[in-house]
Amino acid sequence: MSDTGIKRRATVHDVARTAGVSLATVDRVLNDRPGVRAATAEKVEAAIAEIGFRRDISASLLARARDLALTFIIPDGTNEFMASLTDAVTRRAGQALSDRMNIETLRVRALDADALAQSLDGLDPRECDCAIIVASEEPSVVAAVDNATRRGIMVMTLVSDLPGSLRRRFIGIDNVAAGRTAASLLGRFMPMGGKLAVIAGSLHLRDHADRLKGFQAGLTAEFPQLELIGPVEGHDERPQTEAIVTDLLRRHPDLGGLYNLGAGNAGLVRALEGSGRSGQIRVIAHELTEPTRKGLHSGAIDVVLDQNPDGEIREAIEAARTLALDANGTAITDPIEIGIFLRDNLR
Amino acid sequence: MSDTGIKRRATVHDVARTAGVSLATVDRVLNDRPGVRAATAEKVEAAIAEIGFRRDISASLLARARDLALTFIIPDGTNEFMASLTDAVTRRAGQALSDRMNIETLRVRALDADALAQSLDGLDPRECDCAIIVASEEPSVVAAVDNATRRGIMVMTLVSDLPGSLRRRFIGIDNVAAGRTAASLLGRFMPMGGKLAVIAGSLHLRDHADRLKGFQAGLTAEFPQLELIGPVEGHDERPQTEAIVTDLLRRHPDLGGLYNLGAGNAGLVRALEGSGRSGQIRVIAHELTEPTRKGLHSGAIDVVLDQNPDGEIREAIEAARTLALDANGTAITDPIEIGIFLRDNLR
DNA sequence: GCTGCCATGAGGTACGTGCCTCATGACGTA
DNA sequence: TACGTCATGAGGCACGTACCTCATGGCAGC
Repeated sequence: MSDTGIKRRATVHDVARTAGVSLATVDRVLNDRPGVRAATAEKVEAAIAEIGFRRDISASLLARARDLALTFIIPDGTNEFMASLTDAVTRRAGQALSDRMNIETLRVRALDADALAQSLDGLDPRECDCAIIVASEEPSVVAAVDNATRRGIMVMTLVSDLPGSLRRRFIGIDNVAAGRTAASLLGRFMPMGGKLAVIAGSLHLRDHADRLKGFQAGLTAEFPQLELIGPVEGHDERPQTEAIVTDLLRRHPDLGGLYNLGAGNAGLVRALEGSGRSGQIRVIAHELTEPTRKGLHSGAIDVVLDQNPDGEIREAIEAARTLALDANGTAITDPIEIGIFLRDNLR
Repeated sequence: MSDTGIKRRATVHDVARTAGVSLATVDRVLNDRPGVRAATAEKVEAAIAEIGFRRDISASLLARARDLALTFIIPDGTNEFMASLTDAVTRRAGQALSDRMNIETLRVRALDADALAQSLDGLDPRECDCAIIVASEEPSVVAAVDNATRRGIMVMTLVSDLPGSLRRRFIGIDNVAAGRTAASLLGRFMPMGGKLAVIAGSLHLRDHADRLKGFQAGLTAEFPQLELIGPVEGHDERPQTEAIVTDLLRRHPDLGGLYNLGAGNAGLVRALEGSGRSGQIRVIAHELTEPTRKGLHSGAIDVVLDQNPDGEIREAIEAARTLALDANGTAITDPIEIGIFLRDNLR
């Protein structure tokens, strides 16, 4: 087979010729501008489908003569996971620049719905094409998301979703599945049965509640021989979690497993190592951060379930880029996987 | 703070002005064209660093007036993992098109080094900017890679690396770590000790050998109470693997664990289910494919270690795109993580 | 002072799309 | 008939980079 012809991608000119309309009309259809009869628009759509035209993102961004502006709004505070999310954004921002994307990060007070809503309301559609937020489930946030959407700012949710709002996409893991996974591992780690304690941050947090739900369901279905203690709430704080774990260890000398589905892992590790029983109890925690890494290395923690902040940021950026130019876009984005880390496959 | 000015990215014009040279000279430096004194080039580089200029990929690709051409060369045959790699390429090819990338897939006979070398030799630099190959470690392949590189075709390796060649990047997992991870999980699954069998495809394959190395090291270091049987070679084929597992089960009624670090998993599952002992033995296999998914669901397999073909393809494409425009590029690409899948976190 | 080579400048066109203005023709209504 | 509205066409400039041609000035060797 001799391939003589040089392959050329279809352009707007080809669409115009095929549809038998002018370039201006094609442009109006492509960019949802008014002044096109429905029948004409259909002709154009048909031509697009026929010749397989795909808008050239490079040229499109170039012609817009400005960058795609993304704004990440991330909870502030001492939460290490949020810090690593922010780090990931910063890291990506650099290389995103040469892809005509300008990324800004805003941090708002954690768990302060009104602060989040205000930040959203304060975004200028001329300076922000897409906002990516770690949502908390409050009416004021839903209203702010919907309002932003109406002003022309696309909103996506990260880590924690906001169903019922006009958010365009959710990027995060399935927390029920994460809880089930923890149950499945701990069950296999304790084939002889025994006692198993659960610690949560706060059951008012949607992701924590989901994890607990999955965990309990998994245990009941697969490992009924295990005796469940808790959940106890540690409010995601180091000292409180440390106290709780210390107390659990004291009261249950035969404790075989521990699942911390919230944060406060520095306290968890301290309590375990302080007890002298580190390594004898199978422990699962969440999020690959400094304390959990240390725990994995020392053997205090067996497994860490992780939602891969870097991957989430990558997906968010990619989704925003695609959606921004193709409103009814069918962007292929990878589902965020639940990462499972042992000491042996630490990245 | 009133932010009056509109942020504008630095362009080649800015570089020219800052360096005190003409646009043409900047262009020569940027694109490695001759006709620039070393001293002048340095001035330009300095200006680039000073104003933080980053070449605009969009405009660059546009101006080149042709797509980036990538060619994936993937082993042919019945190997399901290679099939899913190919699927991933096909899926990405579509959306890559609107990013000015034209992706082709070539399939060559598996384990046939000369066929791979010939394919590489046959690539035309005008029609292929970058080849991504699943390398086998043979001198003829190394020669072909180096030759392609000299002709101006960038080569990257996928899944299996080719150290000592001029390949620009390797994209794949750390197989030693994968083996260690398997040992770590199986060890925790069998706290009372017991017998543990290992099946490989062929120890002449580098990745298999690496996995075995990691597995043995992990067991020795952490779980010396486990008795290791094997490795037995199943040559990655279904019937052979089935026979081996059936035989192992028959000869070791007290077998507690099984690690298949190669392919042939359909045979593994059949043998387990045929024996009636499925679910009583802790089993770890590799690659999330149809047979291993079935095994996870039925409970025949406990854990699947996966190298995430889709992610690998994504990284390959991204790396190619970045490297193609920035030869000494410092592309941030994500390391390929070892995915750990249980029934409960199947994607 | 001539020739020839080299480094550099000046300026253009092109890539595919976005977005603007202006013209034109069709149609409906007062 | 006159006017307004609307769909559409025609054409052009802009975005930032690639790549081309041609001109110019310097410098070495003769």
